[in-house]
Amino acid sequence: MEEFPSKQSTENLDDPPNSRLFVVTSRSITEEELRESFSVFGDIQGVWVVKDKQTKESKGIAYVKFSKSSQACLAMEEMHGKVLVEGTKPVKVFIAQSRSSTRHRDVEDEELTRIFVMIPKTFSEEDLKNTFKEYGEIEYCVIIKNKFTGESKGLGYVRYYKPSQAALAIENCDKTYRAILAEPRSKAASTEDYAGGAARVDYSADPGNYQVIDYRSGEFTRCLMMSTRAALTQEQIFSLFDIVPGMEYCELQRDAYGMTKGHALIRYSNLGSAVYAKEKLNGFEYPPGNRLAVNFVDDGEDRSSPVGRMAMQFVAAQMMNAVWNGPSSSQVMKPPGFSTVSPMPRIQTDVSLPPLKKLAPPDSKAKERLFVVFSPSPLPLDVLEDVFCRYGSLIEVHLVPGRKVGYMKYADKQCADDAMAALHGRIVNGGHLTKGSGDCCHDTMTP
DNA sequence: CGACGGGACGC
DNA sequence: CGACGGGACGC
Repeated sequence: MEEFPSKQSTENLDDPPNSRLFVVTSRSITEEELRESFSVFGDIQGVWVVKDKQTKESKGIAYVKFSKSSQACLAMEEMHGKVLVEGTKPVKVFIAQSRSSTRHRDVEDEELTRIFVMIPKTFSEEDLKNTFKEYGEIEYCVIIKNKFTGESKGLGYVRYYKPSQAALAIENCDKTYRAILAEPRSKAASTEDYAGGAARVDYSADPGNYQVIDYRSGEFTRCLMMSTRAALTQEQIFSLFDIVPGMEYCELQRDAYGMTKGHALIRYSNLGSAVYAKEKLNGFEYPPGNRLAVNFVDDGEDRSSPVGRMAMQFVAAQMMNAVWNGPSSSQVMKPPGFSTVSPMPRIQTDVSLPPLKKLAPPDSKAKERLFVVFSPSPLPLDVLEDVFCRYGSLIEVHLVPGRKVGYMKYADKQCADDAMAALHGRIVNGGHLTKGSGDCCHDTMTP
């Protein structure tokens, strides 16, 4: 209550987040005593003892605002349970609930010790740990991976032991990591015994042993259901799903009047082909602008036996791997009797495309960016990546959501120029590509 | 017409 | 149990 700079008093109490303490203390404690006790932990922007409106007596509650969350957290960690003045009860110290929040639960350490970060896809959990250990001892790190391929999604969690460590990481790590506090995993608030005194949440279990492949769900079958809003002919659907060998059945569903319902049922002779077709065609735009939805449907086969299920999912996982990493990486461990998948002719264009080239590492510095206009509608990301990577050094394809434009990030200017020269004005899968010209193509990006 | 992002964990 | 004030930027 003292000098909260006037503007901050109502709006910036939570700025930055988690920089304000809620202190439960003796009714006899004064603002000055609080300030003195807490000021060693950082810059105090204000101390406010809540008092009864009429009697003006302290209600034994106070708020202490720091300029940084790490300072508030450190103060909480150090002061919780301490006796401030001889003969008074020990204080309880929490991060204050944000003013806009309606809930009245204490903010638990659980919610303050885990951060969520964006990292290069090349990062291992070891890399992640090494990067973030400078802010405090890490309980564990996890990288979010594709369940089937094990490929990193470029996102990770880092759990510290103390809130102040997580806060320091968020405040001081490189901005490109976009570190924020992670939302608690389960909404079910762990009913940790939080009885008075200095008892805080104790994290000791869980070394972080995560399984990559989900063997439990029985979601894979040889049958697919395709849904579309655009009217497609039987022949078109057949062509689409003929991208892999083994199609046994393909039929557009019709109602009693022979009208199409926008669904087609497709069955393959083997699970792998179904998995591949599902992965490649689900979300595919055909014709451009019309997203197909493709999902597994029950094929009536018995998947209840654990062995059979394992086998099926193993095959599915291998297929996924092939889909994502290309045929070269799928040479290993091909199950017997499993038909080879032919590459999908999914790109039709008037350009003579050079062979595929590897993408530049995701954390590469962008030297050039192409601005691309799509007409009539944007092509799917995987198609764009396939086309635009062929000139080398492509880092990333970015589509502007809800618009018909996108950006192609390149690590090398010459490659970008080559791509522009080759692709400007060309037709890919029925749609036009128009590249912007002039200055707009020469922005330098900050990574 | 067509201009600047992205983010979530096995129950 | 223990949760949110007093006073008034500067145009």
